[in-house]
Amino acid sequence: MKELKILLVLGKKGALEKKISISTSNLGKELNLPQQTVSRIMIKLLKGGLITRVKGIKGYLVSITPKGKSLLHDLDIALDDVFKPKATEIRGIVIEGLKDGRYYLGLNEYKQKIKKRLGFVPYPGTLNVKLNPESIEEKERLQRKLGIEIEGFKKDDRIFGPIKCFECRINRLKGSVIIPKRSHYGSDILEIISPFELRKKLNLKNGDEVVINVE
Amino acid sequence: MKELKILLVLGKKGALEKKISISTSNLGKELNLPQQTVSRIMIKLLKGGLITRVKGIKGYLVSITPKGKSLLHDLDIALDDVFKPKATEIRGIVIEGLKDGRYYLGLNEYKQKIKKRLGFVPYPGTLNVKLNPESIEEKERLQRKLGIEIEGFKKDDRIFGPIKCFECRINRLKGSVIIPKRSHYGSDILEIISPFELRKKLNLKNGDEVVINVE
DNA sequence: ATTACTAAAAGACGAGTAA
DNA sequence: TTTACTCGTCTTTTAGTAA
Repeated sequence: MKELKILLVLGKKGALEKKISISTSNLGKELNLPQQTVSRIMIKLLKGGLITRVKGIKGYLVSITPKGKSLLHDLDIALDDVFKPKATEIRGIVIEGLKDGRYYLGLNEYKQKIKKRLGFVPYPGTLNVKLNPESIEEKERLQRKLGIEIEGFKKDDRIFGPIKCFECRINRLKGSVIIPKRSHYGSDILEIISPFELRKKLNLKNGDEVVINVE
Repeated sequence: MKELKILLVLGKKGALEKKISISTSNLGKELNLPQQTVSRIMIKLLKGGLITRVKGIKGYLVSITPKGKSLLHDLDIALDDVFKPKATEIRGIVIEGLKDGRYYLGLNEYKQKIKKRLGFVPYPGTLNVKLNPESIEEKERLQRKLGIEIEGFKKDDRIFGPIKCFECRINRLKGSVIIPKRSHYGSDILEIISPFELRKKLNLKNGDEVVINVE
């Protein structure tokens, strides 16, 4: 909480764009916190990669890193969600995927985690949807939103990254949008999983349009 | 941080407007936190007056209190400040005050705290400005913003409340807007303090227009 | 002036578990 | 199924103080 407050004040002072000159004692005065506490928190922010700093003539020259900025931005989006919620509609056409979804979703680790967090065992394969240009922005909104996080794992010296999920309806059928942290696809492709084989259940062929509703 | 996350999720689920049904274990699953932690944090939010709840059929019926809502709202405004900062200009006319500013600012406790936080010893008296209608909204924005907090104190069994301050320029002269948490004035009155007697220094009479720039 | 270490105390965390 | 207590272990806090 104090961490966030300090980051906010730094941002307010312009540390998102430039280096600002600040001393721990001054910042402490401003926030009514002891100098030691500010010092400690700044070190923590530094170690967390949220700010960078160099010694200045009076205190430090501090700026917020992209990571710090994205933390603030994510919070901003989360608050937007709270105060002005809106359902997201995404449209696109079914395309052929790389077939690697079959492999990943076949792994017991992902299967069990998905079962636990989403409440179903996924059909081993993802439905790949190429988004309409106006839906790409909606996907980017999703990427910033808090979703259901499936954490990654290691296996046989390979790293399997974390995935963010959003419950959705695809042509009215329940499923889940999955957004891997490190995707093999471009940002115009959306992957959907479901307990069923979606192509069969919805009678879909490549090129068919689908409508995905999130929330 | 976890506290904030939980409050955000509750808000996202609609707890700002209605009672929502939620169990600590479900919320834990959603946020990938143990049930015990969610339980503990909910109790803390409850004690802090940020949420209310009643036992439901499955878990609790929870809603966010006005205090909780204002915490989220304040954060929203703080983030706005970071991402889209804008200077505030407030206009109004000088009016006669209740003369109680003289008493409060004469108290050693306030004097010393103001000296420490704002860097000057205030002239014992506030300049009272009746705001133009279009400036009242700006004052309300200020009330929600993070300012420099002067904490309250007790003396002789009386309680002297906290004050929020914003450095400002009044007709170009440095001063500070002060917003007591519990004010004796309506929301169309703004109080200004300064190291100087503003009426003399700026040659002001009742009815004169003044321009106040914050930030 | 600065910053940040030490140390003691307070508070948060979450597995175990009762109700 | 629920919720929330206990309690050992970390983490955070901040006065004192050195550099």
